[in-house]
Amino acid sequence: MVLADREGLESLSMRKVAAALGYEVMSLYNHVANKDDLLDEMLDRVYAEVDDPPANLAWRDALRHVATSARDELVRHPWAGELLTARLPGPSRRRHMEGMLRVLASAGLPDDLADLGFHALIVHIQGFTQQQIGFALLAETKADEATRFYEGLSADETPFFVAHLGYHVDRGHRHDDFEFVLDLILGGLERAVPPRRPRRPA
Amino acid sequence: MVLADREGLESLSMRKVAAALGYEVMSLYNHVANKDDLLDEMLDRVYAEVDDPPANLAWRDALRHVATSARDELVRHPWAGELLTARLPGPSRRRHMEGMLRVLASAGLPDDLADLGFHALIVHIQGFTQQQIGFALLAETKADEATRFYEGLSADETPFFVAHLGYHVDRGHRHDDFEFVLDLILGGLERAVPPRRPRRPA
DNA sequence: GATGGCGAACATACGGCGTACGTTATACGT
DNA sequence: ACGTATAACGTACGCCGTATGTTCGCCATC
Repeated sequence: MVLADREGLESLSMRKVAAALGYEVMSLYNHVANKDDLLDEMLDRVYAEVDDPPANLAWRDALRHVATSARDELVRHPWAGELLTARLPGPSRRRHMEGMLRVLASAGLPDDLADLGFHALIVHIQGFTQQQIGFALLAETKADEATRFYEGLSADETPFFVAHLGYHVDRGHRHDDFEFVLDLILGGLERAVPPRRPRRPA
Repeated sequence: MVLADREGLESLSMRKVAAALGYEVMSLYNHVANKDDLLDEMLDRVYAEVDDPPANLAWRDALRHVATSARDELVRHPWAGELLTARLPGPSRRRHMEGMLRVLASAGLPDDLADLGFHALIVHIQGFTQQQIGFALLAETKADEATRFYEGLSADETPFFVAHLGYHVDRGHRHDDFEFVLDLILGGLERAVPPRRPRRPA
């Protein structure tokens, strides 16, 4: 994981892992079935660090906490996002999902709305983080190419796109943006909660 | 692209492309700088098929149309989603983005809210589609592994997660789900549009 | 009609990859 | 003391992307 954090996923080879650990390549296969199995294990260890929903918070705040915690871990390990697709969730990731679903159910949402909201949240966490990381990687590891791209853009052809890039340059990808859309989703869900029967009808 | 549609991205090699075209490997390099360049070109051709926002629709409907059109193309070429990260957008994808930004600006949103809404929409389109495709790929190309996974789950440990999988089995990833969250976002943006000064104040 | 240049196809080769397979050495329960 | 399991090692195979050098056929020019 240290190696992947430093050099990226696509340049992570079994040979390099072995070398970094001071062993030969094939020795790794005594501990891991194959490379894909290793990647599964790495991904799940990322989710092992994600907070569970705090029990003392209201459902909306608990979800916000879990979402930002997951976002933080995905940012800390930028390679994790690429592994999320078409992979069965390991134990830690299942625990993470279980926690979100439990909180959603406790919110009093109808079942299908809880499932929909869950998807919306998962997609937001993963998608937004991927976007943010991709942008940072471009600026970092392909700086020359990105500069040439930016200078080659025509404000006549795509004025709004050029203006939007200005937004990125000015503000970067601020954390507020993540939380703004998160609240958009949570707010939409909250509006869908059926009103609770009052204890003392007025 | 036909080859990638059929066999997936990770098994797409320059050798196979050349063989499918009836040439030798190195002849491809007379037409393409390298493999990454080829992938860039493939990705942009996906966006070339995405509809522009229809001029005759209100901003909300126009965005819904663009979003679903993009979703359709990403589903038609399941490999495209994996290429979206850390890649500079080609001409067609820029045109696609320009269209969305133009419509958002026409909605009367404050500038920063238009930029935020744009991110929310892009993340939703890409993220949701990725999720849907990943799920389908699991059920399709790793059916055995998925079955063993499902049977090995304990409803005692993760009851909500198991129940949620039931939701997938019952309904699949319906298109309605995509549009539900889409409307969640669009609705949230609409509420943020400052009220237009009325023509005839009552 | 001859010629020269140029683009496209081709052949060879290199280093790196994941990993199958067989061998060796070390530690430990009996 | 000895058999066995575990983990490290070495070799080898078939893929991969692509650098480099060569060949060949078309076409504009004289």
